[in-house]
Amino acid sequence: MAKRVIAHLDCDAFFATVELTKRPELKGKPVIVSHDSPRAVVTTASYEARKFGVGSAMATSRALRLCPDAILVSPDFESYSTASKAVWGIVRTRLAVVQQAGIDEAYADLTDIVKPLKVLREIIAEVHDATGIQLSVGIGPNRLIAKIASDLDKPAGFVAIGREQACELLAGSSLRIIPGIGPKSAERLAASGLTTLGELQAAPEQELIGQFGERQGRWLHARAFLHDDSPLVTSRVLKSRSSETTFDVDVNDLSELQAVIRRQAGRLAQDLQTRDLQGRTIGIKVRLDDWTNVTRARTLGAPVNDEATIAGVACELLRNYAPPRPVRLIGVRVAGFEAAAEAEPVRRAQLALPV
DNA sequence: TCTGGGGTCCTTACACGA
DNA sequence: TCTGTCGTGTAAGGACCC
Repeated sequence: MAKRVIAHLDCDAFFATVELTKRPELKGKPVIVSHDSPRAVVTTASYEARKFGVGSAMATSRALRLCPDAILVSPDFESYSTASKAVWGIVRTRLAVVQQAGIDEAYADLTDIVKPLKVLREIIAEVHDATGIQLSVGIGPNRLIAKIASDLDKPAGFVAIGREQACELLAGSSLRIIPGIGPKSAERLAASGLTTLGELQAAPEQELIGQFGERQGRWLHARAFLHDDSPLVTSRVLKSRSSETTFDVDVNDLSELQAVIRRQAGRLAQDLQTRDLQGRTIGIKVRLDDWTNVTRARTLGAPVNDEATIAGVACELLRNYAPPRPVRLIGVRVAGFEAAAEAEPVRRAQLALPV
């Protein structure tokens, strides 16, 4: 088998860049894409704003203290979605095996491409000319290395690296560079004296298995040496849809919560009908004022996508739970999809079974 | 300094039928 | 018939990602 050549393509400051193409007068200024509400967080910041320490997922209130002159722009997901389709449409006209991994990033398999780096440079130029979006690209023998490489020289990065070379180069890096190791895992690993990739490489696999379990232990050991044989998945099936709302002020009143649930159910029902989907599992999510999260779900005998049923079940789940503290966030989720067109015969078949 | 919204996947626990 | 187990579906919570 030919050695794999995998690229990770990542749009630089995607949302902020789309906003700049809509409003060129903002070019060169610190821009923060965020809602303007007391509990909003930063969706993206332009590189000018990042210089002040502003970063994604930061409380917008804090971001504005760090960078008081920043210009706040409300997110406009429709235009991001349009820009995203344009970018990945161009990439797909040049490359056959592309896995989109988010609105602003994708993996591509260039194993069978002649002169892959040259082709990638052409694609980058083409995307930039057509959309104004700048890509950072990482190239490696697997998805893990490609993903890490695309982050090494942002913005407008272009980094190709082999596995052994990457192992050496990154030995001193934090384990947080490994996708899948988040704050909690990093803390657990640090408690075992493991904070860098090099330290993880030095840990015997059996020790990792002993401490973190069979599956996780093996996974960590493979990641330490940047092994990753996961294939690109070019088509994915939607598993769930949800709608949630964080209140500006915590809510105590059950009827107010139910009114919000009904609005969310309406939005979800619309969305499911547009996509011709029906789901059997309806759930709610409640975040209390102390940040405890509670979920409740019920699976129905037949899939649904109508507002009344979704709202009815969700409200009942909420009443049964009866939040013991003020509620900060409420959400509704529908999962267990069957395409509406094929769900109907299934349901008829079930109903036809003798009781 | 306070922490959004929309997702996916994993783990654990439990119920149930074969 | 009893018992253990195995697979499956469901529920709940949590970690993580963009």
